[in-house]
Amino acid sequence: MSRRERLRAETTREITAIALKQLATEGPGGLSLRGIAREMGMTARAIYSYFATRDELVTALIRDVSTSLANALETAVHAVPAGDPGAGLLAWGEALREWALANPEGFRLIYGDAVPGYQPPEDGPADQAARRICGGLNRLVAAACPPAAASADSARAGTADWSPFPPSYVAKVRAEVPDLAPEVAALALRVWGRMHGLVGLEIHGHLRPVYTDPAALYRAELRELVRSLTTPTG
Amino acid sequence: MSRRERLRAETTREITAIALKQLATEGPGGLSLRGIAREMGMTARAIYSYFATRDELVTALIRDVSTSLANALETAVHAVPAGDPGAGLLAWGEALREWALANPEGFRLIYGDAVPGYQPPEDGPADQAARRICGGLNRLVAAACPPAAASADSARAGTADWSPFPPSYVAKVRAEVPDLAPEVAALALRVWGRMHGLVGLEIHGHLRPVYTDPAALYRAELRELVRSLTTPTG
DNA sequence: TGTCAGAAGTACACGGCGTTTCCGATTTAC
DNA sequence: GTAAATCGGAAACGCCGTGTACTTCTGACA
Repeated sequence: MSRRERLRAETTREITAIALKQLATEGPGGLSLRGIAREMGMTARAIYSYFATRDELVTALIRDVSTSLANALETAVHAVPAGDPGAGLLAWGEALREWALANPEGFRLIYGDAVPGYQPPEDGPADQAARRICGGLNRLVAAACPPAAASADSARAGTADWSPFPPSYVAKVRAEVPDLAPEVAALALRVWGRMHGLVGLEIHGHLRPVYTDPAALYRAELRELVRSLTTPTG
Repeated sequence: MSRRERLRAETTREITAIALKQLATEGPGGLSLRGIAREMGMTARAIYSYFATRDELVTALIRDVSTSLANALETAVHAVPAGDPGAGLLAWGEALREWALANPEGFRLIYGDAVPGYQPPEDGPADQAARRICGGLNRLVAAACPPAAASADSARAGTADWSPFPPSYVAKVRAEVPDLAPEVAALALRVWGRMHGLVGLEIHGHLRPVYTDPAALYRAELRELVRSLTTPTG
């Protein structure tokens, strides 16, 4: 890597770092190329040497932030004994909320629409990280969920085959978890949604005005979730 | 109401209507006083006779949209026989998703951060509607949930008293549902979160890339939710 | 019916934004 | 040592929300 490339990479990193900081301090929508340039002692034009447009910068930010989330989730799961999938799910869920609370602007960037006019590119920027996240959750749900429970669940839900999944997703998921059953994949999506719900409400400020201890509420929901997954429901 | 007042009210309505339309067509962040004024054939400054600031307009929009959501939910519940709380919950949940799909920009306005620099006033604009929404859900959960189930749930969750609820919320909720138990109120929040999760993921575009039939997924989750509420869990 | 306070609305300005065009300076590569 | 590629600055365009100053019109009251 030549000197020029090194400098370029470093400047790129500095730009994204300042962008994330501005997102965190100024709140969503506080992202501005001019603001970044000002903080770097440059003209706004200079940034266009690194990112062709503001959306491209946002795309890079989303990629970075998603990777950070995926790392946090994997770290949390790995810190738990592998033989206890229920504990793994609990750890995953708690890590999701804790990461979101520690990086609210990141959470909004991925799961809300923090940047006004942004349109993500066709192959989503967070695709690679999203695959890691989904893969990890699929593995956990598959391990935690007795086949009977998933089957009973799928019989009720009518989700016993891969047909509702886009082929690209099926390929990705099966590459990560080869023997995954479609009903478990569908169940994992619902588990994801269940965790996402309370975290999203809390991050967007709709929970604290009505409940002062969101952590307890979330923990209760997680425990109930794991219990319902690991207990055959008949 | 004098002629002047009538004209004023009509212009106010026209402003909010165009604002909502712009939000829907231009996407979040497409809201601009200048754009509204242009469409009305006025100067941007003219709008300041009706809304002192852009945030005030957004506040009015949020109030209108929240009212619309509350209406949709209440209508859906009233269309179901009162004696079947499970069916009421299903209807409520389906109505939530359907309203969100029909008014994605409204959903983002309330539950995401659709408008960049907006800071809601201390007494939230959607407060009145939020009270109706929470009240309705609390009623449904209370009716659907056998006391034993709620108690067992609260024993696990440690939510057997009103202490984690802000006093203002307790007052509002008890005014709507006088004999509500705190464990049911907490459970209702979790139910809310559970519904919100999948809907939020879908509205923000995270579900369709991985599952082509979000309606079925959501229905399965709703059914399982109602089943777990109405079935004592021991 | 005439008058006049106040409301509605315009013209213009300010600073900030993303983005573009043009151009000078610096560094790399042959 | 020179040619090419890259980096970055100055200024401009057309947006945006908002403030000031001024005109026009309306409606209530004498």
